[in-house]
This record gives sequence, C-alpha cells and structure tokens, in this order.
Amino acid sequence: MSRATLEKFDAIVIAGPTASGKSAAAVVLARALNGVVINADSMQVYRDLHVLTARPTPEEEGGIPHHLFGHVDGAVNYSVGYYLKDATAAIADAWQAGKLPVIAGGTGLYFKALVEGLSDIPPVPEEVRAAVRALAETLSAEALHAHLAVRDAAGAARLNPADSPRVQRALEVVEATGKSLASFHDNRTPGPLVGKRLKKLFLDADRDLLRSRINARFEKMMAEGALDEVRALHARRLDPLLPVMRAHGVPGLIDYLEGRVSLEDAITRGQADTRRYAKRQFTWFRHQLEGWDWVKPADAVEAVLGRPA
RNA sequence: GGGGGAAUGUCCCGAGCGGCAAAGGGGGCGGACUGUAAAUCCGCUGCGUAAGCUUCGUAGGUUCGAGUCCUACUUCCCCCA
Repeated sequence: MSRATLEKFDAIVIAGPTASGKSAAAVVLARALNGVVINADSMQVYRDLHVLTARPTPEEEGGIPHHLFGHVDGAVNYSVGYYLKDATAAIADAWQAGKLPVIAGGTGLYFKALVEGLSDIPPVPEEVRAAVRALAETLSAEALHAHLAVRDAAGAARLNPADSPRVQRALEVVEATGKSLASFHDNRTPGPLVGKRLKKLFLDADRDLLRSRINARFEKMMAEGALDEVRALHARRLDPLLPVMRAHGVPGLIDYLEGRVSLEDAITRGQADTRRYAKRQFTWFRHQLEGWDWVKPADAVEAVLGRPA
C-alpha cells in the first residue's frame, strides 16, 4: 500500500480552513508513507507564536520530522518569496532522502506559489518601501491611488483605492523598477511542485462545526498560555505592521495588555478574526486553485491510502 | 398597590420630524486576491426576475397616509410602596 502510493505521488498536499484537522491528517499520512511534514502556513513559521498559531506540539508531531515550523524570528517580514525558497529546499531535501513530502497548511497563496510558481520581481529596496510608506501616511487612500495611476495606470485601474496594501505594493514596484507590477507576471519562477504527481486535498469541514471548533480552540489556547506568548512578543516592541503582529489574537490581546479592552473582548475578537479567515479560505481554494479534491476531514487519510482492507 | 420607561426588519444590538422596505453595527453568506495573505478590499442579508407584496409586541382607533399619534391588552425593565 505505502509503496504503491509512494510510486504514485511525488507529494501530498493538504489544505483546508483553519481548525479542520490538517496537521493531524498530515502526520498520519507521513507515518504511513515514509514522509515528512512541511508547513504551508504563513503564521506557523514564526518562532514567537507556538500556542496561538496552533503549531503542532512535539506529541502531535508524533516523531515525524516537521519542517518550516517556527523557523522564522518574529522581527522578520517573511513573505511568499521567502517561503517559496525555503519550501523548495525542504521538498528537495525530502526527495533526496527518499521521503514523501506531505505539505500541510492553510495559506492559499503559498500553495499557489508551490503549485504554479511565483513571478520574478526584483526585491524592493528598503528605502523605497519606507518612502512609499511615508507617502501613504501623508496622503489619503484616494490620493495615493491617484498617485499610482500616474505611474501605473493599468495597475491602478485594477485596484480599489481603499485596498491600500496592494496600492502601496504596486507603487513600490514601479518606484523601484520603473516597470509596472503586472509587467513581471509573465515570467515566473516555477514552483517545486510544478509538473509533479500530486495528491491535493482540501479538507472541506462542516461550517457550523468549524465555527464551534474555532471558538473552543481559542479558549484552549488561552488556557495553554497564549497570553504569555503575546506578552513576550509585546515586550519585543516590534513594528506593529509586521506579519506576526497580525496573527489572530495578537492585536486584541495586545490591546488587552495595554489596558484598552477587556480580556473577554480580546478573546471574542480573536475568535471572530479566525472565523472570518476560515470563510475566506473556502473562497480562495474554491476559485484560485484548481484540481483539488474536496474531502471531509474524516475521509482525508482514506482519500490517499484507500480503504483499509 | 402607585409612578415611569421599553418592545423595530421572523440571528443579535440598534436609529427612526406622520410619507419608510425602514439609518448603522454585529453575526452570517458570496466575491476579489502574485512577495505583509491569519493581511487587505468589495458585494448581499424581509419575499419576489419584476410590477409588486408582506413587516416594526397584540387588537382596535385617528389620518389622504402610522414604526412614528390615541385607547386597551401582553411581556420586560426601573423607581416609590
């Protein structure tokens, strides 16, 4: 069985909304197929947050090697670009060692990079980023958008003025390269999984059940020390714009630590953010990625290994 | 026992000069997405494709017209006893 599956696939990819059981399924499959688990979650990469990002515990890892979990410092502005590089290496290592990569996570954009590749865009110099950010602070969203329209009309037309992060990025790219963001989209670095034999699963959890799991999980995280994690993170005084600082629960719990809201409100906010996120994950995988098998979480393992004899 | 206040769109909170299918928010749903993606942004949320239909605790009344005014009733809250 495991030999047959190994010969059939170069990698197993498991996506799904948060709290749908991806990590557990990944471990079961990795164990059955002589595999390793590779993370595809944009927040579980951060060292600073273990409990709050639901990163697998040593027990949950079940002796299976886990890669790209907690390997990034919170002060780093990690991104798809870095992820693609790290994941490409991790996958190559697994193949090298004769192991099956079992890639699990919830970040659609990361999967897209793995499966379809990512445009080659020169890194934007820090000075340019800072300049654009400064400009964004002076101008209204509309004015910034109008400014982009002058440099990159097509790019501006594609963006809603209120969508400031994207407007800023588009602006950064033109400022740094003199070319529009879209002009780079033609040539891309192929992802490590392009052209590979894949089993791609999306864990299609029941919405109502997922909601209650999310709410309960957040309470559990609080009981397991999430607040201490955030307290330590808060003490680092990092730039609030950094990705770690936006992880579900972090903004609310920081507000609590600084005395602006009650603990109860902070928790409610963390749960709500997580619920809304889960909803967006469904939308993403429904439309942005093709060829995935939507299976119920309970059927994930069987979907790969087949029905046990 | 007396006095005062409140009941709003079949999830919740909540605004509402007599012209309102009824502000706003939450929640939910749908959607966008190429380097901050657990972020960011957009749309829908009484029924109906539409003309239109049915809503604001209940029952009456005043009015061309009532969520808005009047009467009674029901429930809840507060104060005095």
